[in-house]
Amino acid sequence: MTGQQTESTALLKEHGLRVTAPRLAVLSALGRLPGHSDVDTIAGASRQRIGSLSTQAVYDILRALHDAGLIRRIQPAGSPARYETRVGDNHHHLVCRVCGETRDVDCAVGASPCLTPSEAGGFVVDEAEVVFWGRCPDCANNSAKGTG
Amino acid sequence: MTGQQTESTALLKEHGLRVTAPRLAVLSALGRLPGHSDVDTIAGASRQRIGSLSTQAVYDILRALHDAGLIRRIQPAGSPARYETRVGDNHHHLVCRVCGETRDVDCAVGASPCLTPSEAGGFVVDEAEVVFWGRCPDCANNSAKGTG
DNA sequence: CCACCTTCTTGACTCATTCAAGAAAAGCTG
DNA sequence: CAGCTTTTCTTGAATGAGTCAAGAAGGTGG
Repeated sequence: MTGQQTESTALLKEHGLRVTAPRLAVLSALGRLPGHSDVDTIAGASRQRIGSLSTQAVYDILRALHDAGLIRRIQPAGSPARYETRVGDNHHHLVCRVCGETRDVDCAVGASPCLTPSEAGGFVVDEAEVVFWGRCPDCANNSAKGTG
Repeated sequence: MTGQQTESTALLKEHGLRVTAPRLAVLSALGRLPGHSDVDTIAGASRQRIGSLSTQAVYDILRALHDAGLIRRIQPAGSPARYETRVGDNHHHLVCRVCGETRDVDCAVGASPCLTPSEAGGFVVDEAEVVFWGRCPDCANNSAKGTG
């Protein structure tokens, strides 16, 4: 068993989750992937570890991990859900409208003043999600060529 | 023809869109509905005006209106797309995790300092979307009863 | 090692949304 | 207002993410 696996095993146990090969594989995949990976990518990377794994299991595992607070789920409009291991801080996302690339950005204002709506109107807010829409460097160049 | 229709007709023409009964019906529905309505609701309200209307037409019309900048589309994670007529300002949304209710909130910081990521890394940002997740007053009360 | 309970597999299914082909209607021209 | 062209609407099928359900497999605690 690798060090990575020992760590993942501990992580699962701490959160009251059973330790199974599929779960270790998914955790390992999340650790190796560049973040913001979609279910399909995670499933593929996980299968490389343990040979075969059903897509449903991946959905199930990701939900369990999300419920346990181990991962964060983001769902940019029009693209499948993406998962990342960075939790606990309140960073935001930059999404390319053209190719869908997603990148982390830290909160513009340092702490999180932009995370408190001026008028909550009785709502109990527990999370603020900020998505910056635009075009990534590559796509911005391409469309500049096209329109200019 | 009602005053509302005259207005909608002008609006469509200004943006180079053909004036059709379905489009007037959708615009009218958007005007009467409480905002943040989903396609199904809009389709239903539109049908009340003109008798029958295919769902595809509604999708098509909403896309045309969106492309023309007449309406704004928001897609909270896990729920169908919603449309609102409020455009041009940069207000944000408060979404209830339990019942899905969506409400407008004005930007917390007045102008839009929170709309400029600290490190754009070459991205060309054209819109910032802020969603505050939580529970609406009703659902907050219910779950407080349940857990407390 | 055994029993119990969770988790994984397989396969069917839902739902929002899109695609495609043809019919209908809008808008321009004369 | 008739005719023509282009856009828009209808009908029907397809896609794709995600969920549900039933049973098999596997982990955990005794």
